[in-house]
Amino acid sequence: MDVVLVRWPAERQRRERLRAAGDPRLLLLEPGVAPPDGGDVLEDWIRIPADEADLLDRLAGLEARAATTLPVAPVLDDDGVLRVGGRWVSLPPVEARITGALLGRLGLVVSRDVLGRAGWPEGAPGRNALDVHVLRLRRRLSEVRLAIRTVRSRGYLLEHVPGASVTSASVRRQEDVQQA
Amino acid sequence: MDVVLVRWPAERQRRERLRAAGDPRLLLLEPGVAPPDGGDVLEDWIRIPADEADLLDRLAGLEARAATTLPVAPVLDDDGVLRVGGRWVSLPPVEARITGALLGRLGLVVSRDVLGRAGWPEGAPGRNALDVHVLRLRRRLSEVRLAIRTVRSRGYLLEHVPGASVTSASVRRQEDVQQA
DNA sequence: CGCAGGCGTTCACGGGTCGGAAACAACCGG
DNA sequence: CCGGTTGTTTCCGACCCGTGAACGCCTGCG
Repeated sequence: MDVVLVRWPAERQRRERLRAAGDPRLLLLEPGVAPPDGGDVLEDWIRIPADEADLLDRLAGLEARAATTLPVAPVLDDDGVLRVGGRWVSLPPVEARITGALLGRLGLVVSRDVLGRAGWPEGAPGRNALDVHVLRLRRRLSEVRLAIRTVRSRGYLLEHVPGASVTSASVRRQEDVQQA
Repeated sequence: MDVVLVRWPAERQRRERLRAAGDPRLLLLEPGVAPPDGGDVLEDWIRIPADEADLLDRLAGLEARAATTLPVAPVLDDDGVLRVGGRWVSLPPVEARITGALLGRLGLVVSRDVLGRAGWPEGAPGRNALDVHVLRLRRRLSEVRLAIRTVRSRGYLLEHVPGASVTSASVRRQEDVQQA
């Protein structure tokens, strides 16, 4: 999760949007202005001009806090880790990219075509590859209570699963199981 | 829980005691000195001289965080003793430094590269050294209910182990570790 | 109505890569 | 001298990811 830099008070509206979206942000305070009312652990501020080191320190602190708060909306970070509701899974590169595309349109249909380009920006392999990755992705995402629904001849759609938890045994990959 | 004001670097030892005790604290930085390595959500800093309002704002933020995070944040002191939730382990030098890096980004992925530089500031030995130390670290940390999770090809990630007590022998396989 | 084909799901498998773990040797301080 | 720490080598297993193929469901056409 990236921390966003926001000028204060110049970019007041932007700050509101970020706060509503639950994104962590660092306010860059113009000299003389007071820090705004806080109460949000995902917000911090620093007076400018400031040392590079100070700024990096504040950023690191914010990022760490952001990681420990429980995102109710799914968040995919740059390391292929998908967090949602206190749970997380790590996704391999191809599946992380596909997930990113689905996440960008959470609850909406994403065509196979778009998913293919997301997963393989340099050009897709065989036609079946996407199907197989969707299968694998389904198993992984079930651990964080997300599901990929099929919309026939249209594409796929990512949504939350209300139900109870899923045991790790029921989603174990059969490629591991069949070693015999 | 009251936030304690600590002069930095003048009261360095006092800060260590507070950190070990898990008390929230606000460092008052002398002009020109860099903020100390953080990674502790119960610590914040401010440069002095500072506005009264700024200081109060920082205090309020810390207090709010202390109220929500007080359930035992892991603390690593300069003697290589790691405390968490009433338990503790002593870590040898190399592993203490690696742990420090992981702790600074608790819950976030830390690359092997960064961990290597943390463990061996003077230059890393062979490539496998890190693997072995991670293995040893896993066994030690399991006694204080912390776990190092692998994020393949990306790095490692430190997190709390939710469940009941863990014996040092039960370092479980990766695929079982993903919590249900 | 019945069936062929489209479409999607699932399984099996193989090659390549990466991390885990044991065993061993060197080292250090008490 | 001994136990704990550290580094290396080496082998094994797990994971990633593409392919081929079998199967099932739905649709539309004859």
